[in-house]
Amino acid sequence: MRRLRTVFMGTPDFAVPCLARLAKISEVAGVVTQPDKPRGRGQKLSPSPVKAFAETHGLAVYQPERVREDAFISKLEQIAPELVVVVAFGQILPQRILDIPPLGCINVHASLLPRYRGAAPMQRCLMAGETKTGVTTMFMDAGLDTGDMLLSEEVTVGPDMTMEELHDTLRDVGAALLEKTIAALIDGTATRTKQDDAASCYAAMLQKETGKIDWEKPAPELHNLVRALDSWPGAYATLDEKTYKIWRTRVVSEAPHGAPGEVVGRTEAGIVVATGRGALEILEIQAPGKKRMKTADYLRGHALPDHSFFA
RNA sequence: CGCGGGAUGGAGCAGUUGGUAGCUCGUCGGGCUCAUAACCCGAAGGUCAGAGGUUCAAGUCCUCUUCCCGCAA
Repeated sequence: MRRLRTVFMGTPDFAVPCLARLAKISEVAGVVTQPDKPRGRGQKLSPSPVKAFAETHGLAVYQPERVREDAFISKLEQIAPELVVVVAFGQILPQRILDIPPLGCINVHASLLPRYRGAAPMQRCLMAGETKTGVTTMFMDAGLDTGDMLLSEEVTVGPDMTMEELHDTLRDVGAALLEKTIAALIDGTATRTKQDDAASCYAAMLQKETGKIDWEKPAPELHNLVRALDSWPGAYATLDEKTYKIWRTRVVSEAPHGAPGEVVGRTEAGIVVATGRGALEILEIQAPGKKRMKTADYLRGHALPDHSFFA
């Protein structure tokens, strides 16, 4: 059977399994990813995970600064893919590119569209305390995640699920769904469903400040923030002029009253802080210059005066 | 060479102007208790990240290396 000629566009870790699947079921004529950027501590230039994968598998890599440049568009025309697959690429594709592949450009998105369109669907979903989410494949159009949907798969979100766990789950679900979607496209059984714009919502990109804990908010909301921002950028709070990252928490139903941010108790596992409504037990914490550790470990070497205040 | 913090018994930390390496917890042995993040007694466990240097003497001062973390991305 003749293999489909495809181009893959993606950047982070999340996209890698999709590329791996695509390489199995089609001829990947090109991999497009973001240019190497200074990352990490030494400002060292480092390749994206997708680039690293592509190189070790002998796939041609393209890293246009902007895909809308004429040079890149003509390059893509020359490659002439039948289908373009986009997964967490990081650049918006202009109509000129969308028109190139005869089968269209399809996208794997980490939410149940039309919910959570945009850059940070998984984090925003956890922040909102959703109990389910999923992955959707769709035909891309000029809007941001607004194209007609192909397939979707639902995933249950537990009350304590972290971003890292959800990410890994959806990453694998997404790769499997991509394969199903392409199979359906090839044998002509694929169906398009329009998105209901009225039911949509937008998952805005995260900022560093997104992680700042506002102790006036209810404990469950803060707990959701903490688990949503696990891995990056992390929720943080200030104690005694120093910034601490809060990595793992638990909502405490019965706790002594206190002003928001006040340390009102200590348990075997951690410290209990009062919030706007209810209390939050900090189970895992990271002090400046230190690595993340269980709060109990932290307390072995650090005194925490009673009635300390987080800000 | 972007800026900065750090590496000390299993874990988290302290270690003052260089002078026998400490604390909390854990572990092991024994005791006590209706019970509590229990308590009491005793013990094991560290070539202080690695290499070199200064010194009568270096965890502590100097140089280099490796690894970890925050900022920035």
